[in-house]
Amino acid sequence: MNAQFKKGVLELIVLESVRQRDMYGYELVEEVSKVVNVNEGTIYPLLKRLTNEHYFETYLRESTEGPPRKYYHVTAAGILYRDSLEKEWMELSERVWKFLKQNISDEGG
Amino acid sequence: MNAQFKKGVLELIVLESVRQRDMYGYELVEEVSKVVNVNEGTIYPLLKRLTNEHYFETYLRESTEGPPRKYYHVTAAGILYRDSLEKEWMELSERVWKFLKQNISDEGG
DNA sequence: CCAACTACTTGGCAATGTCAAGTACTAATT
DNA sequence: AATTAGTACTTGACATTGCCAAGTAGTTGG
Repeated sequence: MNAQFKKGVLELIVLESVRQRDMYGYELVEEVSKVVNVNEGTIYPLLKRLTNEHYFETYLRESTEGPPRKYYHVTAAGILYRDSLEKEWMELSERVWKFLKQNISDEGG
Repeated sequence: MNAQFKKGVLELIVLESVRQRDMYGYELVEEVSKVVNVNEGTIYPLLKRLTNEHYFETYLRESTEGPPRKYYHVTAAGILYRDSLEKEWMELSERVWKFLKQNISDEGG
């Protein structure tokens, strides 16, 4: 998968995932990968950025399967940001789709 | 517009634009901007990259309105690359759309 | 103690969009 | 002919963000 296509979209997918329910980083790597393949080195720095920008709050919870997990919870500001990202993404992807479709007739002709 | 969303997509839009008809850089800035806003500092380096990778060939043509224009013409390899990019873009955007839509019911409830 | 799995962190790097400044040609104005 | 504006191309420095790789650390089982 072209890494460039992912830029920015991952942020939206992470925000939307965490909006559904609080999640921890390692779990998010697998969740997000269902939509776009991604690895730890991408997810953890992204989570840190979003937390620094107050879109997420975190809390630790122990696990019986390993070290404690750092859970992420989306804030009100995070939801607003998510909504604006979603709007931008939908507008962009619709414009791109229309642009690509509008020219399909050229290929057939 | 979130600059990150544009990454990679611009390449596809430029390839598709030039596929329709040979175009020169300055013209492409305006053409591409109909889909996603973009400026010269983005388009010219992108055209150079795509030319270095043999997806474009170029030729000069004089203009009555200013300095000569460098026209870009897409190669066979460029078309193949465009097609693979289009496929990837469509697959990604469909997955993202489905992911976002599938959870709309959460918001309504 | 070691191996394997879970979980988080981080340094260095690659790719690419943006800003800003510069070069150069044509045409219109003074 | 000098100035200004519009067209057209180039490039250096920078910011953002995804990826690889290596490291730290807890739990379970040998």
